[in-house]
Parts: sequence; C-alpha cells; structure tokens
Amino acid sequence: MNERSLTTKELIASTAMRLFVEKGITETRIRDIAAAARIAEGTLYRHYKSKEELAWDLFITNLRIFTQALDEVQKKEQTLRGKLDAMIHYFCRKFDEDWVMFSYLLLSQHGHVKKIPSEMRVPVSVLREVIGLGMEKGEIPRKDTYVASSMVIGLVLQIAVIKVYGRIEQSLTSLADTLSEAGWRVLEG
Amino acid sequence: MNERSLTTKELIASTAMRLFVEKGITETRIRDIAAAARIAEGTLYRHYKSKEELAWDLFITNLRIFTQALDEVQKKEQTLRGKLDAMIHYFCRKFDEDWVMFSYLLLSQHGHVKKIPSEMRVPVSVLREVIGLGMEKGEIPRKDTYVASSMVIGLVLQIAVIKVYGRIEQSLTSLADTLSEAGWRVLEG
Amino acid sequence: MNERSLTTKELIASTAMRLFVEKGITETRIRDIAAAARIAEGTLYRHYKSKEELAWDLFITNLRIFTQALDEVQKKEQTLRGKLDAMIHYFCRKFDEDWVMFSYLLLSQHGHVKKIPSEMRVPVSVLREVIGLGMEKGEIPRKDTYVASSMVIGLVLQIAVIKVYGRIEQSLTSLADTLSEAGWRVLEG
Amino acid sequence: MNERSLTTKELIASTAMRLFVEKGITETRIRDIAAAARIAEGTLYRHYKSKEELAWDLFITNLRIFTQALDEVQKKEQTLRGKLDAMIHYFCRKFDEDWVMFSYLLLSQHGHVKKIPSEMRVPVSVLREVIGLGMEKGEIPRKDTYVASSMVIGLVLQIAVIKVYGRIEQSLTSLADTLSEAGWRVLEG
DNA sequence: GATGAATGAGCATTCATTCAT
DNA sequence: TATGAATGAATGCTCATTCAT
Repeated sequence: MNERSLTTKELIASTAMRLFVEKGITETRIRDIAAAARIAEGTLYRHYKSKEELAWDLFITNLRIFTQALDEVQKKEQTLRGKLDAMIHYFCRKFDEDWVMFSYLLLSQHGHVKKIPSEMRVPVSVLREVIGLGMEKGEIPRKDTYVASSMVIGLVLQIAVIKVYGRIEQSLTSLADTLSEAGWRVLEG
Repeated sequence: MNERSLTTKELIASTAMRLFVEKGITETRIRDIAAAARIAEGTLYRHYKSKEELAWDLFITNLRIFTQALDEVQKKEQTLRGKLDAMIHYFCRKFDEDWVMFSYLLLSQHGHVKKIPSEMRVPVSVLREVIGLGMEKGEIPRKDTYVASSMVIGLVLQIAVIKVYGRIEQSLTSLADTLSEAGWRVLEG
Repeated sequence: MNERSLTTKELIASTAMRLFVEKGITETRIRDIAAAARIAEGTLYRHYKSKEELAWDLFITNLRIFTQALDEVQKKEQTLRGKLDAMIHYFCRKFDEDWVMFSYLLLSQHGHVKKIPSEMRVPVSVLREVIGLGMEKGEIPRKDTYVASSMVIGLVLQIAVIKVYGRIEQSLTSLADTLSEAGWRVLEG
Repeated sequence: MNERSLTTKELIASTAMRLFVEKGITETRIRDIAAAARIAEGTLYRHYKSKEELAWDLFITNLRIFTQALDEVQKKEQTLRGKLDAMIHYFCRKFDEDWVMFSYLLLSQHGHVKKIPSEMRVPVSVLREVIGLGMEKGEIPRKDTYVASSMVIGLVLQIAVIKVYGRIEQSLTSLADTLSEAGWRVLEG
C-alpha cells in the first residue's frame, strides 16, 4: 500500500518535472501531467495539495538532496583544489544522469528563491564555505567569497545551460576537467 | 500624435518589462500592466498584437540592441584581452544603468531561445568570434570556442544574477575588473 | 453482524445529521462524515446508496417517527385544548432532548418538501385534523384550518429556531406553557 | 455608463435571487445565472467578487432595506396595536409584490445569520423595541420581549412559508387582518 | 487613438462514488 | 463488511482579447 502510493507519487513527481522543464510550470496543465502519467487528475491532489505545492516540493526536495550530496562529496577531500574538483565532477556526473532535474532547479529558481528559508544550506553555501576555508588556509588569495563562489558556479552552470539547449554534444562529464581547471584558475587569481 | 503614440508604446514596454521581471511573464496580467502604466487595458492592444508579442518584442529588440552595442565596443579594441575587458566593462556599466532589462533577458530566455532565428547574432556569437580570432592569432590556447565563451559568459552572468537577487551590495561596475581578470584567466588556461 | 451493522448505520446517521445541521447538507463532505464517524468513506456506501439518499432517509424517517408520536400523544386527550397542550409539551420535551434532529428537519425541509408523498401524514396534518375536529365540536370558531394550524406551528417553531441560534437561554420545556397558551389564544380568536 | 452598469448588476441580482430560491444557493451554478441573465460568466465577476459575496450581498442588502422600511412604517403609528397592524400589513403587501425576495431571506438565513454584525438592526429588533415600548406603556402585559416578538414573527412567517410552497391560494394581504389579530392576541395574553 | 465593460474558452481544484484488496 | 486510493465529471473563477463608444 505504502509502496504503491510511493510509486504513484514518484510517478507524478518525475512526470511533472519533465513537463515543467519542457513547457514551463505555468504553461503545464494539470491535465497534461495526469495524461502523461496516465492517472486521473484528482489522483494528483491525493499526493500534492496543489500545483504550486507540487512545483515547490519538487524544487526544495531536490535542492536539499543535491546540497547534502555535494557537502558529503566535499568532505571526503582535504584540499580546496580536491574539494572543488570532486564537487564539479560530482555535479557533471549527476547532471549527465538526470539533466531534467537540474534543468528544473535552474529554470524554476527565479520563482522559488524568495521562499527558501534563509537558514537553509544551498549549493552556494557549500561552495562558499569551502572557498572560505581555502582562503583561511592560504590555499588561494583572500577575496569576497560570495563573488568568488558565484563566478565558479556561473562558469559551470552556463555549460549545463548550453548542454540543455542542445548547443554542445559532449557530456558534462567529459568537460569536468576543463571546468574544474577553469574554476581553479578563477579562484587562484 | 506620432510622438505621443511612441511615448505610450515606450511606457507600456518599460512598465511591462518591470512587471515581467518582478512577477514573471505568465504571472503578470494585462490588467496589472495597464494599471501600472495608467492606461486602459484595450490601449495595450493598439501597440502590441498580444501579450506574447509584447514579451517577444521586448526580448528580441533588447537582445538585438545589446548584441549590436557589444559588437561595436569590441571592434574598437585590437587584442582579445582588450576586447574582453571592454565588453565586460560595457556590460557592467549598462547593467548598473538598467538591470531590469538584463534581468528580463536572463529570465525570459528559456521561453524565447527556441524562436531566435538561427542566423541572428547574439552576445554569445560576438564573444565566440572574438575568442576564435584570439586563438587564431595565438593570444590564447586553442579550445572549443563554444565552451570557452560560455564559461566566460556564465562567470559574468552569475554575478549579475546574485546582484539582481540582492545578494551583493557592490555595483557590477566595481566588479568589472575582477570579472575581466577572471574571464581572462579562464581563457588563458 | 446485524447488530454491528446497525450500530455503524446509526453512527453514520447521527454523525451526518449533526454535520448537516452545523454546516448544511451540500457543504458537508462525505469525507467529513467519515472522519467524524471514524469510518472509511467507502463504508458509508454500504449503508446508504448515496449522500442524497442519506439526507432524505434522515429527513423522512425522523419526520415519520415524530408525526406518529405526535399523533399518539394527541389521541390520549379529549379536548382540543388538551390535545394542543399535550402536543406542544411533547414537542418541547423532545426538542430539548435532541434539538439536532429537529434543527435538521427544519433546515432541510426546503430541499425535501417537494418529494414528500402527498398522502403522507406530517405534523401539520395531525394539527389540522385536531383543529378541524375542535371546530366541528364548537370548541373554537370555524376558520381555514390550514391557516390556523400554520400560525400555531410557526409560533412554536420560531421559538425553536431562536433557541437553536442560541438567542434564548431557557429550555423549550420551560416555555411550553407560554407557547400552548399563545397557540390557544390564536385558535380561540 | 453608470446607468448601464447598474442595470447589469441589478439584472444579475434579480436573476440570481430567483434561481437561488428555486434551486438553493449551492445548487445554483454561476453558469445557470449567466445563462438566465443572458450575460457571460465573467461579467458576473465584474460586479460581484464571488458567488458567496453575491449571495451575501443579496441577503444583507435586502434585509437592511426591509428593516429600514419596517421601522419607518412603525414610526407612523402611535399605539402598539397600530404599529403591529401596520407592520404586518406592510409585510403582507410587500410579500405579495415580491415573494421571491422574502423567500430568499427566509431560506438563506441559516447560512448567513452568523455573519450579521451583532449591532445591526434586523426586523426582530424593530418588533422587539415596539413590543418593549408597548409593555412600558402598559398596552400589554410584561413578558420576555424576545420570546414575544419571536412568536409573532413565527406566526406570520409560517403563513409566508406555506404560501411559497403553494399550499394556500390566498394572497398574504387578504390574510393580513387575520395575522394581525392573531399576533395581537398572542401579545395580549 | 483611448477606453473599459463584456466575453467565453480554459484551468485548477473538488468531491461523490467506485472497486480492488 | 470495511477500506481508502483512484476516478473524472462538474464547477467556480481567471484573464487575454474584443469592440462599441
């Protein structure tokens, strides 16, 4: 029973996320999701209170999971360079596995950021801490950590964006070294 | 009469753009725009065929203007380093003057990119060409120009994004040197 | 099993009636009834064909029982005055015992009256007959029995209504003599 | 413009009231009202915020007007008997002119009474005051004014109810003397 | 050109009812 | 019998667009 319910909820989640990425949240109809998931419209409301809650849940849950994973990946390394490299490789690998999810986080952030609890850790938080630590240890020169981490993140995300838009053929994984190297050069400067 | 009409159209354009950025295109009502611009709802349709056309026109016109300006800025410089620096400074200055417009280009791109004529020059095109030229001249090592230009663009845009979200206090202009330096280091690597 | 079933059906009946009175029939959800009765939604359909049938059954059953009781009470008295007094006292005592049920009859009548079989005896019928008999016997002057019985009924019911709305503190029983006296004066005139 | 708008709003009001009485508020669809009034569904929302607000506005506005009228009618008479008689005759005449409106007040009261501001004057208030004054002047014996006024009101309303249900042929006006006489006998007792 | 009331297709959501377990 | 997840028709409401003034 629990398993069946879980499956239905997961089916709704993955179907909705795909459509949200394809057409945008507002442009995706509940009817579309139900039809694509082959469930009745009412069934969706047994698992999510509203379309808005569905979109938010999809956003915040995946953001939380990714943040947590990134943090664990980072902890296994000792140096800033190692941590940066591990995080970028992790992101690239995960992105190649499920770019729909990352696209969703990217495209829906504008509508959701204001609702993120200010105390919640997000990927930027992790990178900022790591960079801050590296600066303290003298691994890289001191700078504004917010600016530095944003530049690195922008570097990586833009590649993800053009991948989503189908502008490049390569997998992100195959570009991970390039991205890591570029990120490092930005921080090193 | 022509002047008056032009003024009304511009009023609609700037009002709509502001609201589109604040609340998203789909979430902005014609009624909201009309109220904010202090015109009647029907008046909007004298100047734009539909809401969609308004959004598209706002996007493509500003994209074209910015691309053109960027190209002119770039042409005045001889070296890649000079061109890059000039373009980033130009972007930063313009962004500080009118971040609403750049925010609009950023947030609405997802819904518009597919409709951009493939032959149309966009900012990435300009940067790619410049980078490609620099590689030919041996100013920087050869790489995939798409990837290289995207990394530089991501670097800069992410800073613009966090500025829009109010996460940093500094003007982009005050960060232009930092961004230019970081961009150069990425290309140089 | 029969006993168990009966109990469940009664539980549904009393729970539904209470909610119908509190929120109105249309505004009461099957889910509300099921939750309040701590049964599953589907269980209700083992005992009642539909929500409409439930509401109707609650109405007609209680109306029948009350009519029957009223008739028996009336038969024990000889004079009109005695019959009137007995019926009003009986109503007041029963109302104080279970005002939810009488409220239900009152509030749901508008939606149900048209479906009452025309040959079915209802409280008005009983009172009309009694009054008609009294007129024949010369206990009161002759008048339109429908009008006369309605005035007496309105007199009593309106007090019940303000009691339900919490506008008076007294029990109906404590007002029974007043009501009976007033009713009699109306008929006598 | 104002006149036209007023007309449309009045059209909606009268159409909605008729349907609310015929089928009940919840059972009446916005679509039904729009079709019956020969307007578009959206037009209704230009004049009323929601179906609920429409139902409430219909209730409270008419209740206020009737209360006010009743009060003015009462003021023209000197004695309790005169006031009672004038109010009952006024009600009967108005009821015969527009029984739909009074039916609406009657049937929708259960859903609206809780929202009536406690300080607002309603018909009962007027009658209570009049009766209280009569008691002070010694025109009738002292009693609980709430109970007394409710009995008189019940007397009259129940006749209105059976008229609405089509159980009597006579106009209320033709019964006004009977009702007035009955009411007086109730108070006199 | 400008206005804003009217339009009605379209949408999110509800909820009585069903049915496999 | 009892359960409660699934169903999908039905409904209140929205909002881009039209058009008479």
